[in-house]
Amino acid sequence: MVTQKDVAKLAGVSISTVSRVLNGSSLVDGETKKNVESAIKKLNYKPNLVAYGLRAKSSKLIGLILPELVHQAYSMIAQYVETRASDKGYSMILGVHRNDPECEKWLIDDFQRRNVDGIILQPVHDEPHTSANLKEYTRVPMVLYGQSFSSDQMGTVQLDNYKAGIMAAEHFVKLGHRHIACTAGPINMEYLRERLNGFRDGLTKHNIVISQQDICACELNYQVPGVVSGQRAVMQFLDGRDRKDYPTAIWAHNDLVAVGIIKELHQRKIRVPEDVSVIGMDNMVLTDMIYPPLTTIGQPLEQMATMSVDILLKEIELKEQYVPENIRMEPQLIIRQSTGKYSENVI
Amino acid sequence: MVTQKDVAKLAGVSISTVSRVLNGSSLVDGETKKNVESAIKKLNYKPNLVAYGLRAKSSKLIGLILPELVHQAYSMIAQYVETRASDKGYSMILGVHRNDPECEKWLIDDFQRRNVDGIILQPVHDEPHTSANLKEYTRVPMVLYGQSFSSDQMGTVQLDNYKAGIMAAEHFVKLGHRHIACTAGPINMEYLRERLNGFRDGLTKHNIVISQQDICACELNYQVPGVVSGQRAVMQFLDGRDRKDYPTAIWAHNDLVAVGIIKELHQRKIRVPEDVSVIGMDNMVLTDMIYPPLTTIGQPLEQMATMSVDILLKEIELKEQYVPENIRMEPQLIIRQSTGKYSENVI
DNA sequence: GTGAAAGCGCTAACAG
DNA sequence: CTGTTAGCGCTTTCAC
Repeated sequence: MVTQKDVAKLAGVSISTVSRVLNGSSLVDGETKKNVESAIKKLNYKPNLVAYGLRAKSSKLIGLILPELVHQAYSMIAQYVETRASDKGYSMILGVHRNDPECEKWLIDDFQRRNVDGIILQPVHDEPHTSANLKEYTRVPMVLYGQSFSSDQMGTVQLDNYKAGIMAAEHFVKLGHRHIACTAGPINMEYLRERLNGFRDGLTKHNIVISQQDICACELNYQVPGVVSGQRAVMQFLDGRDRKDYPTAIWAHNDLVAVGIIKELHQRKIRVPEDVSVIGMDNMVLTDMIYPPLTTIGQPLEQMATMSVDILLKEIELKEQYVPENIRMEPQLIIRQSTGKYSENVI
Repeated sequence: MVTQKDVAKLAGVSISTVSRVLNGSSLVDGETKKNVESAIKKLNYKPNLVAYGLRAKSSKLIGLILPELVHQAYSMIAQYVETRASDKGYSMILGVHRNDPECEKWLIDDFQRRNVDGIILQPVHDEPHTSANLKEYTRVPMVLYGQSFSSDQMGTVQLDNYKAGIMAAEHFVKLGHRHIACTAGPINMEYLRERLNGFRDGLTKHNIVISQQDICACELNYQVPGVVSGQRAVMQFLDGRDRKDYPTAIWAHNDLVAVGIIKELHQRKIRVPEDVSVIGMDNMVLTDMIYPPLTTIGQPLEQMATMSVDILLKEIELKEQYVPENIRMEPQLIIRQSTGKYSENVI
């Protein structure tokens, strides 16, 4: 490894001078500056970031902690965050907590011990730990991503999940549907509750009530794939009912579940969208590949990721002065072919 | 930040003693040890890894560099590497080079300046840079992932792509197909050439030759989605031919392309697998969600990722003594419903 | 303008 | 067994 020392020796100056030209410090003689620079080039010297960080109390490193990477929504975030961070001169250290609070804590800890300048965290969602809770063992700037709570202690970036529910509801209503069902996912997740609330409220506004039996609180653990949850949901909605009592529209709380729903409906010779309309959630690339292409609600992932980085950097820069922002991004309805007009005589 | 100094003061010992109990150094008096430990607990002291790394010349950090994260094969790798590294006491810094050689170089550099203990790299594939080439600006242990070249300078882990080609060919032959086509992807990528060679050889063994017109060298840039490439391939194979001259079996060089092929075939009222059999490549989760579920060839991603980490750690440990291993993993044929027996009278 | 010296938090050699 | 000292590579006073 070539160090400042080597450069200094070659240039015939002191170490601190080298440091000065490196940091573009004022007042270095033009001649010495040139000397040093040519020595740097000749030796191909690159400042060591660890030593820099130890001294300067800034590592130019941010940490990203995600539940996992398999779902596309997560891996996209990871990529977008890396890209943005990189653009801003930061590197990214990545951790995956697999929804295990212990692991999450461990990662936060590890990152701090590595002197990260800040952390972007999508918290485990089983435990509804508050931001205050988190703040307890976090002493670096932090941005909370994708969870449905606001905080006056740190920045947060999330989707407007309530709005997503409204959008799904309105789309169904506009198409003339009256008997509408949905999957809710695990109700202990705040953001899923919000979506459900939005959905419900959106329907209520048009005097449609959604019965308890038409809400499938499918579990979401990593053992049960989303597709299977979708198939199960269809069982709940259809089994033991007369055909005329089938819902004609179903909103799934994510695209994988929607795919499962469509799959199961097909198997039962129920057509999508002629007999039943389906809306998904997330706008994964696969939604455009299945038959029929899925109407779904997209999250502006790139913006959200970019925003998270920007907020974090602001937080890093402003320190105590930073006034926490709680950003909620607009979801977007993407209409494809899994939704259609309600027609009475079909079912 | 609480440091060793604080612990030392509270425990009434010297800094080095604290360091000793931390590192489980031999010969520390039982009593002092207990003192120090309780002080550590009381202050909730956590050793700073940056300072440790600067001194000990080991950061317990590895770097992972991937082309991108959007394709599932990549994000899975990232997750598996993180998990394995974490299990082994390492953290992971992640970079994405988007197939830009400049960016790749920059990342390697940045990681080294951060004193990573080693790097796992999936190189950009446009430029056929050799491992020697890479070695030039890399002075930490490195494992090459997923590229089809061996190296006597560093470890490599890759799929046996030739074998994958053989497998696809044999499956088609076994089903009775004679007129067989495939997509080859960009031919400047060695691993894709290998797949094609395997495919060709597998067919040749059964006296089947694949004509140039039945090989679609679709481009793979990030502008053209795989699905579109697949649709284009179908055009090449079918347009301007008599129906009886259609190939009855197509191997796609990845699942997305396969999906595009199936989509286009459906649009032309050609049935899969009754009229045309399709095999994909990669075994992405979506393969089980489309209709018909896709027969494909899977890579043992978890094993490959785990192996990469293990090799890298071995390389880190053994240093100069490490004898580079070039691992080739077996692909696996996953038979679903997009392939069927050839029957003459169908088309 | 530039060098010498101190120190970031930690480990390791050397004395005692 | 334990404290003192030096030093990892860098920045930053403080003198000159």
